Amino acid sequence: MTATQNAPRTARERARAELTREIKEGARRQLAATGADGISLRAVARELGMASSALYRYFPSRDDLLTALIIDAYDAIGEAAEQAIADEKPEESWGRDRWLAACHAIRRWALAHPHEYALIYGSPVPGYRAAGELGDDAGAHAGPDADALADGLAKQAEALSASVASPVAPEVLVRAVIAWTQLFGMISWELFGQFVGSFEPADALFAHAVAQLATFVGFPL
Amino acid sequence: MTATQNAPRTARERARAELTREIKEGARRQLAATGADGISLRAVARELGMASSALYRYFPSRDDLLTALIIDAYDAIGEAAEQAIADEKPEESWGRDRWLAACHAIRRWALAHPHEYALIYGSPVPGYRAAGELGDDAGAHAGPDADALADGLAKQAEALSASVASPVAPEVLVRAVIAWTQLFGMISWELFGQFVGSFEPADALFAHAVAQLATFVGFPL
DNA sequence: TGTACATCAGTGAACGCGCGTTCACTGATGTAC
DNA sequence: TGTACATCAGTGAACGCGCGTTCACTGATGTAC
Repeated sequence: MTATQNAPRTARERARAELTREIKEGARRQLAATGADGISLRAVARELGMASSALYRYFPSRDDLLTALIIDAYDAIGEAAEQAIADEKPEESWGRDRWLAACHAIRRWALAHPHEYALIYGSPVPGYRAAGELGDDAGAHAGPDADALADGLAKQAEALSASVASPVAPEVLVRAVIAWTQLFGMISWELFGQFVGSFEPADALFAHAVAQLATFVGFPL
Repeated sequence: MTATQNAPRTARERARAELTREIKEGARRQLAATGADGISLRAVARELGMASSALYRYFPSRDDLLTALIIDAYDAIGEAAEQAIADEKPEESWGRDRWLAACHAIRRWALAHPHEYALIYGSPVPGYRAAGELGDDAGAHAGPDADALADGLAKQAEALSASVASPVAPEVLVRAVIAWTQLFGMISWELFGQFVGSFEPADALFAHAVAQLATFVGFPL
């Protein structure tokens, strides 16, 4: 498992790495053109000018190709966010700046790769598990102290906090999770066309909202 | 176009209304089982025990059937929200209560009909229009006054406000839109499986978040 | 109330299509000696 | 460096499948007189 072993050495290995990449690119173009369900091995093969059966030398089935695309998308969006954070020089920036930079980087990636974004944050493929009975709605119209955590919520937050590298206070964690969902919610909303006719382009609205979220999470102005 | 003309009168009309309903129900079951792309006229016909060609007497094509499902879903989620608001007696409830009731009703409907929710708020069918060049990110790291609206945003809000029945202040409108996107973002997040392993069931987190949103929108405690 | 004709619902066979996957094969690349 | 054999990449034909949609048809329901 040394680095030299991972790097392609022979012509064969080089060609294989190259073609694997090209197949995924072709599949990504298919994804953009016709959606996840439209990705077909035969069409990808056609685009690459090879027999459809040849793809089976690279991916054992259509599903494996799709899985590879999903993994790549996760990697790419994560890298975009990390890069944006890294670009904010630690000595000169605050947490708030890094938060904002990451939010905008994520949105930028999503807008640049809408179909890959949909692949990971859009509606999932069938097989949804109904998560049992809906659970009662108790606590829904919770009392006036809006920032105090309900019992169940506090327990969940503590459990999650304990399982994380550097534990944080449950209140902070809950706020972070809320911000996270709302960040992706807003991006999805924009991407999937719900803003059409009102706030479009949504750049300004997005900037405004993430600034609010930054304050909400606890980054001072 | 009188009411009597709309109601089915003859046996034929009655049967037609009935079967139209059954076809849509069959399609909805298909939707739940295999996703939007899995809906096939043939399978629906099979389930109903009739020839696939018979469906063409009711829907001119597969797409029209899908469209009918989408319209029904919009109607249903809207009705759920309206019903919840109506159930809060005006004399005894504040705007905040009605807001919370509507949020929870929408979530409840979404959890009860996940695939129909995905149909309207999930990733759209291909044909995404890239909305031109991404627009610059100016205003992203906007100045410290987080609640003041940037120029462009204020203009959009004013335009939208003017086009609405009872105009509201731009600041309020922007907050409402943000709350709206974050509400649906959170529901989608939960539904599409992103909470698995952390905050699940998400009842408490949801209740907490919408309470925060209520305050954010401007409903006093 | 009864008859003649028009409208409509449902049938079943057929069309052409694109798909995922398998298989026996040929030829090129890599490896051991 | 050269040869013999093993491994791998890519081919093209074939399989069975389910799909959307069309069409000529039969029989039932509705309507005008």
